[in-house]
Amino acid sequence: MSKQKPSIPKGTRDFGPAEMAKRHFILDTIKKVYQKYGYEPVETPAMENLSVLQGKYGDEGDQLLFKILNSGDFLSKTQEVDRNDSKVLQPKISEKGLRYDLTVPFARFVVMNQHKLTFPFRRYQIQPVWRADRPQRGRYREFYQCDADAIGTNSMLCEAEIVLMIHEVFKNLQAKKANSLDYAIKINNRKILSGIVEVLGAEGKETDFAVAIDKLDKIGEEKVKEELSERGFAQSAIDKLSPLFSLTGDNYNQIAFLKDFLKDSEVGQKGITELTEVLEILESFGAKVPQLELDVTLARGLSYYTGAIFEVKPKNVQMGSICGGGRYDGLTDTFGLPDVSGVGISFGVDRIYDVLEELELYPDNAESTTEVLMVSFDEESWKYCLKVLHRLRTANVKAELYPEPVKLKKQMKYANDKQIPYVILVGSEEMKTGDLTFKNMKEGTQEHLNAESILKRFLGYE
RNA sequence: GUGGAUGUAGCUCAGCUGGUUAGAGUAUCGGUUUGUGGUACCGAGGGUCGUGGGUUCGAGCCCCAUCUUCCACCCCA
Repeated sequence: MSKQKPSIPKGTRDFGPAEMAKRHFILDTIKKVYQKYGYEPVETPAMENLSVLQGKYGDEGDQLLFKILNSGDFLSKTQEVDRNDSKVLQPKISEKGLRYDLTVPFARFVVMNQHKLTFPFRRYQIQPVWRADRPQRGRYREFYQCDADAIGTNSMLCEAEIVLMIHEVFKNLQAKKANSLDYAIKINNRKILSGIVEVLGAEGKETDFAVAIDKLDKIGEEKVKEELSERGFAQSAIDKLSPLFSLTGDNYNQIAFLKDFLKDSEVGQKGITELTEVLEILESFGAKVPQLELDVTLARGLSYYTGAIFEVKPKNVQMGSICGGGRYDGLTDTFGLPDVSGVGISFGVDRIYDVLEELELYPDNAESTTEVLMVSFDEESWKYCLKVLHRLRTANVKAELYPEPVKLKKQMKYANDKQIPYVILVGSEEMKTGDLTFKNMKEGTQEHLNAESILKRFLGYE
């Protein structure tokens, strides 16, 4: 048998214990907040039928779906002519795909389980998703999303609570550290964007408008205008748009301007009403969220959003959005359940990981697990350790015994490398007197205590 | 999917216009120290130079292909 060099697919990664400790810290932080706001956990399969996934994310999204080849002799079900055109061949040889996000599978879940669920239904879901994208910084082919969605209510309370949850998650992620993540919670509303397009007299070109305007902070006003022109917007319409580029002032000032700008658009006014309501509810909460910014140029690519849209953008780290979401009205309708509106957000764990890494925002203890290592000198003391070890564990102390009584140096180095804070040494002396050598690795100090006293140390009685 | 860069020891990187046996730091292992880790000193092991072809008397270096990672575009968490 020939040896092969092992490898993993492009854009995927392994996570060792050090990475997992940090990932769990992020996951736990998000999970706690979701639970506090009444969201319940749900999981769905890694793969979905392609009919569920296709057509929900726009053309770009469809191209990025990972498709699964049918099992067995899949070619036997095709005709010779099919094989000349991959578009014809693909649906005949592939019926399943890996999920692209958690929102669409959730909509499918809601429709299939509608009679078991109590609406409005709030669920959170933390699972990997896959995209056949070209990997680069902050972009992977397999990554985790942490979604929370509320479905079956039109209330703007959900939008307001989403803002509060985002705020709380990022506050908790950087507790007690000197550095800090500077970020903006950008909010906008698809209805406002539709209203703008309507006022410009370019109905039907919402998507073109969204794609172009979304690039404002990246390529600047002039380039956006060029792109709009290329996408078929009249010069008069583009001129009309100009004041929007220089919108300043706080959220309420911008709303006042939009109210006037969109005075002839019914859908635009609806968007403003929704947005205003979100801000008012936040005020009634008595919550201060200084990171919240109205941004009329925020558009987002996913095609299913119909109302509020959110995006969290780090300001002092170079990274794309680390959290995004919005309200969608028609998603369950595509699966046969009309008139059910949902709204949700998704945290991108892998990008948040990279951001926290760069800013060194992890708590110091995020890596250590074992609290105490037992070290023995020979067979006899090794056996003696077992009893003490068992007592420590019974008292819920995270403890381990070096599995063989090898050279002390080796055992001590193990404790040091794993950053285990305490070591208990047991040799003939200790067994004779019952006073074990208890060493503090950080201070380098040690004292002689019996097992009972050591236990009390860990339980905090002494 | 389009364009550009990259790949040498586990890791970070040297390696001249192609020339003998490919180097360093760090990590690992052993020793100085047979009841004590983190510092210091000494020593050892570890590379078919991403992979496959080609040019050449001779390739880590030149050419082609392919893969990985990274950067930009597209889009996105």
